[in-house]
Amino acid sequence: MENVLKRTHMCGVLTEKNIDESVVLNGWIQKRRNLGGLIFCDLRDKTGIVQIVFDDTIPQELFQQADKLRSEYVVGVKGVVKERQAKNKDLPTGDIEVFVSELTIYSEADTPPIYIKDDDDVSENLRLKYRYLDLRKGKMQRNLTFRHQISKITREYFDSEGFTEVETPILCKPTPEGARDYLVPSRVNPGQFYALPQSPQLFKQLLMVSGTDRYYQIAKCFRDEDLRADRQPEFTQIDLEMSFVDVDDVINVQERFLQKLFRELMNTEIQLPLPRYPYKEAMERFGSDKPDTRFGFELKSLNETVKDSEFQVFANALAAGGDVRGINIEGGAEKFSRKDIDKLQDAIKHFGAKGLVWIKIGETETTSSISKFFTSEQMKEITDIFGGKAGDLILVVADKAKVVFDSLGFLRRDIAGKLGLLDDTQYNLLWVVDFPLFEYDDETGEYYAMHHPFTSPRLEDVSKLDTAPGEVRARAYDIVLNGVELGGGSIRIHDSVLQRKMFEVLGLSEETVKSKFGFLLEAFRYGTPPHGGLAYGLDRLAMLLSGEHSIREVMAFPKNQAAADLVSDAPTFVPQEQLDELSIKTVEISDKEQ
RNA sequence: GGUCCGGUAGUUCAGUUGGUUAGAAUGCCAGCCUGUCACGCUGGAGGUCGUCGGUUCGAGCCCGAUCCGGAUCGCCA
Repeated sequence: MENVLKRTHMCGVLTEKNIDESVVLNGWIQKRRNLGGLIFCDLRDKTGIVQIVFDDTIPQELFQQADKLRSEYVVGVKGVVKERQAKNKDLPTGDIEVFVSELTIYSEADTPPIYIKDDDDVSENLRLKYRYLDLRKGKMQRNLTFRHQISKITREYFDSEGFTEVETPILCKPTPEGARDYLVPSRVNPGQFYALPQSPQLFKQLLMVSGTDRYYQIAKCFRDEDLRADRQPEFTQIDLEMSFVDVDDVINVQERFLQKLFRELMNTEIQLPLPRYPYKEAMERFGSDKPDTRFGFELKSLNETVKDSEFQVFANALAAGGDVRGINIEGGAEKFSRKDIDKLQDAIKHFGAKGLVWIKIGETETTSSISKFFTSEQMKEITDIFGGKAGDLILVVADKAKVVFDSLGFLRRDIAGKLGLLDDTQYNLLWVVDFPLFEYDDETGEYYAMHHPFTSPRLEDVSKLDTAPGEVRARAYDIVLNGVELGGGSIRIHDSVLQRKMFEVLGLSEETVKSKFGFLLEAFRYGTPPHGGLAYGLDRLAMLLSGEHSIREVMAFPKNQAAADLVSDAPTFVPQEQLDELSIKTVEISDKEQ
């Protein structure tokens, strides 16, 4: 077979400085333009594209060979860099071209089913099926490189801060609570199963007991739940844990990490310390525990103002212990018709809202869906709460607190998007702290750990564990970028008395605790340092910083919405012998279920 | 699991009240072309209209079922 031509340069790096140099390039034919007596080809590798030329000064044989070139043929060329007669300002290498004197075709290519072009509009399923072609696109190669840079900076930073990277097991103990586990049958233990880790949580705490002091890992995690644009069944966390720390220590280390990331990748200087919003404030001002602070529309409470109102919707909400809150869309009165507002109202029905009150402030008169229930003085009082002025649109929701916050939090962001207020070049990083330790379930009347059962309460709230669990604040924190949760973590409980108390409040029996977390609790009996940590979603981080809108764009081989890998066609049925070996009985899947 | 949207050429799509041989763009193939870079010009090939059934003289279009895909909610401690 042919020899591989020894490459001297990558395609995308050639400039006028290389003029008259003899170069050898390897790559793919992006495009051939045959003008008859003159053939141009765009030669592509991961660094970019350069134009190569075949003209009548070369042997006829070589020219005929060039005429056979098609898209995606893989070739090596030897030639001389020359200044172009006609330059291409749109191409980084557009000042030069390579006159070819030697051509080797390494392999021919069928016509590709998708175009290798950044802005093609082919369906995503085809892109995923032919991912190896899709990844040839410059944008995808840049995304892979960008993600690599994040990993590299992560390793540099945590190494410099005294963290040790430790690999934790992929075959783990199943954990019935939380997300669904991916199960792996054990051949040598018939009928028994491992689970793939949802996160290295328990192992990293064991590492703290082990005296590792500071641990980090770029860890694959697995959750068998339905997929979204920002959710995949397997994803990557930057996971870390530190000993002998409190909330401030963890946050300080992370803020300097984020500063380094943004400095080196985004060329952006982040001001430290980052703002911190207590959970309660985040909810009351933004209706969200991951607020986007790039724009206003902050929530205001009308509870006091309308407490004597006879308007049934407000009165009922307040009587039931709920809330009446709203947002002011400045200048929004003209931009939203009745129809638009109806659509907004439909949208928040998902969150349980039954209606949406609107107030449009005009130059002379104020119109509203509730004007007949309020005098103009009362309306003025309401609009003043929002600092409302002529041309503003005020939207109000009255319901249970959760419904009100969810609805208004959604409307804030949805409307900001519609009005084009989401600036992709602005990076608002912030911490949300003091999360409630427990979440109350209306239906079961039980408390659940909001984070996980090892999250430490704030010490001054410990006395409320018995009396008012709903008011206990956790030593937990989330890092939020432009309304997206990048990561979260907490200080863990290292005191066994407090830990027992936690399980008690959660209503977990000693037996349950022992079977689920026995090994961790036993480990804690042998000397446990105070510790805490955090985990970032690496995929989300890469997505946000590269300006993508789906994490699939920053993963080499993502799954589609049905959790299938379209390249290799996984998952798939397996032969009965393989199942037998694993002691798994065949289940007939009838074509009519029920 | 619920709701909504979609499935027509390799690809992205159009297709009128149901009516002759289902179109466009792009890609592909061939010919011509010495400065193109979304090259140009001429010609050509390319279709189980997701599948099955029904209504009809006649179905890409209407009806039913089904499969597949996408968005979203539930779910994601």
